[in-house]
Amino acid sequence: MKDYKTEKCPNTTACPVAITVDVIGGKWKGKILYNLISGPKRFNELGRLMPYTTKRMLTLQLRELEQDGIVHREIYREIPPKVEYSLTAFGETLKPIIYLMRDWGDMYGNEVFMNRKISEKV
Amino acid sequence: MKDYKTEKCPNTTACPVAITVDVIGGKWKGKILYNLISGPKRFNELGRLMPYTTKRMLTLQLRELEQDGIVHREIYREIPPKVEYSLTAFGETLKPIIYLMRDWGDMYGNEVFMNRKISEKV
DNA sequence: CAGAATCCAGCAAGATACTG
DNA sequence: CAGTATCTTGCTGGATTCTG
Repeated sequence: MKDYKTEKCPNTTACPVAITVDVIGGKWKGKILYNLISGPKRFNELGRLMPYTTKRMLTLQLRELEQDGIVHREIYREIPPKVEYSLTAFGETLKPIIYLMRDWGDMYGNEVFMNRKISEKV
Repeated sequence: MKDYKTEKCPNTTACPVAITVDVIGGKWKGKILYNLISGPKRFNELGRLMPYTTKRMLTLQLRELEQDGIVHREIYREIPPKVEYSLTAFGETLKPIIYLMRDWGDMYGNEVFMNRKISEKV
């Protein structure tokens, strides 16, 4: 017998929380969004703010945010090239969530790490 | 020459938003948390509420939430077995975020899907 | 009922090199 | 500067089978 249904279906269907997680839950998206809240940033500027993210991953995650309408990509045709990323008006609607997530991480991040340490040595 | 730094380092370090994403950003965690807000749920009960999640994944994600101290697992020694999952007091601190994410998904989910449709046919 | 164990395909993501 | 292209690997997660 089968386990649960296995036909294809986006896990986001019919769950508003899952949709939001899908938009901001990418591996580096939280950090990208957080960094863009304080204003537009150039590509390498973001890279410097996220020293453990490769250019490849930064590009991929930015493209996804762009496709979701969260981030705007402004290309300045200069030499050397200049590209600026910023939150769209739509992206700005995520601000309250980002701020709340920042506050939660500030407040409870250590507790999470402690909990992980504890269950590590079990 | 090297790209960016590649030494091992949790992407969560020094970014409170990334920490929070790490806790609630798992593939099915949003939905699990959302379903637990309305009260404790048994394992198969959760399974029924999340028809596209296999038992395996449900177990794995619940274990992670448990290790982070977000979810409590109560075992009733009966036959047939009964196990109830609920939010811990610590997990409850996530409620405001979950609610905000639910509201955002309710309000803007369709816009996200539309944006994805559009950029699909480019 | 609530899982655990095993197997395996596929994708995510790192390393590296190249470019307009 | 801001990427792209390619190769490669390791982990994610699905399918299936078994159990107290």
